[in-house]
Amino acid sequence: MARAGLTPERLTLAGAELADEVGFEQVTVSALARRFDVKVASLYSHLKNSQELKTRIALFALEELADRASDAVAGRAGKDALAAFAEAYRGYAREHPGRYAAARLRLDPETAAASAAVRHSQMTRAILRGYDLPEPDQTHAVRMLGGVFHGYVSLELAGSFDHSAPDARESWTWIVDSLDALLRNRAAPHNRPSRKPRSTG
Amino acid sequence: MARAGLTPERLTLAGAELADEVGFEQVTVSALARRFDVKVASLYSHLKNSQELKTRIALFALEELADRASDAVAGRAGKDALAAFAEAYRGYAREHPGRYAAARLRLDPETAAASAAVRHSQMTRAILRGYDLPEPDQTHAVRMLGGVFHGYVSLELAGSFDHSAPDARESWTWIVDSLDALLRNRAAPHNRPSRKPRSTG
DNA sequence: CTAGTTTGCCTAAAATCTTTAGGCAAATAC
DNA sequence: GTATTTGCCTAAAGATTTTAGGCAAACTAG
Repeated sequence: MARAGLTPERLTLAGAELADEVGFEQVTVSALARRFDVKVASLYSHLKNSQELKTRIALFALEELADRASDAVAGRAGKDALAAFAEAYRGYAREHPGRYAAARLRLDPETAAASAAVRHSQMTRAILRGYDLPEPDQTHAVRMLGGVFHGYVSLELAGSFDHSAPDARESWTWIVDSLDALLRNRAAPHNRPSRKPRSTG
Repeated sequence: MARAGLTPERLTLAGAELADEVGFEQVTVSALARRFDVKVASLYSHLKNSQELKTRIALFALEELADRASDAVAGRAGKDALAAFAEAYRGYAREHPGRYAAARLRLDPETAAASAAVRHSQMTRAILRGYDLPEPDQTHAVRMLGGVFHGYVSLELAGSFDHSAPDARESWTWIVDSLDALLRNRAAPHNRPSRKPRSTG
């Protein structure tokens, strides 16, 4: 009987494709075995368990998304970079909803620390460099951007904005514009102190 | 043999409690049956299937969260209202992570339309009234707020901000402040037009 | 208070998924 | 060409979901 040529990598990629087709939740070891036309138990030579499959898909998606965002941001700064980054994010989620969902899987701290997740926050920080925020604020901004991008995209994917005007892309543009303005404001508090007016100089 | 007194309502509440204890993903009909010390099949007299259980928990959580947000916002306006709303959201997610996760379950359109989800967007719109945004912008803002709140809270719950300064609550305050400023800017473009300087009057 | 009806939880069983153990044959290595 | 390793297999057990049918407890009459 000819061998199927299974490897962890091929299984991961096929799992990612399956996720895009049927949803990340529906990715099971059984479904993957059917896709390769082998018996389920065979996959356990290549994967420790079902959790490892999901984790591998998540890591793969994080990497792919980071590559894409990295390409998008290359050579840009300020609002241009922000918009490109945001667009890479949204585009990936729309093209690969299953992989995007996978990228949101909760990883245990060590795995996360060794994953492309760190590239994501590094990129966010790089973009913020163009806005010249003082340090506690920069971290707040990293978290806010992570939150908005993830949150908005996830609401859009859930179909929350279907069947209602204006369409999701217009809102996305408006939000990116607004965030840019917000960050510029935070950077240069020349005449509108929005926090405690203490320690001004 | 004494009866357990199962009802859809009691099952839903117990399911919500279970979700907070072990995570919404881990809420199964079997686990719930064990909790009531009855056989699994017994639950199927009260629930159509596993999906219905999850949907009921989701609807319950949406309602509970809407009540809480509604109380928090009552009698407030402008930034006060925004901050109270945000705090209600974040507090609920922290106290009831399982229920919060349930509230994020994707509902089919009809179910969603008949759920407390509509109260959520109504409240958001009510808060935005204090900022006096023109119409396409108001919808964009509703979506942005939904996105930020959901996204940030979900990152915080995932533990993304653990073990790093500043703590999550500081960032939350900063974000709410920033959003308030952003919305005020969008409302009154008196001398800083951040969009196309066309159709100014 | 007893007879009839409804209701609630039960046993039984099938389908699917996860996971482990052990076997045989194909690929690889002298 | 034999020996070893590797890859996919069969078999089997445990868990979850869901359906079908049964028996007894709880209402509803007279």
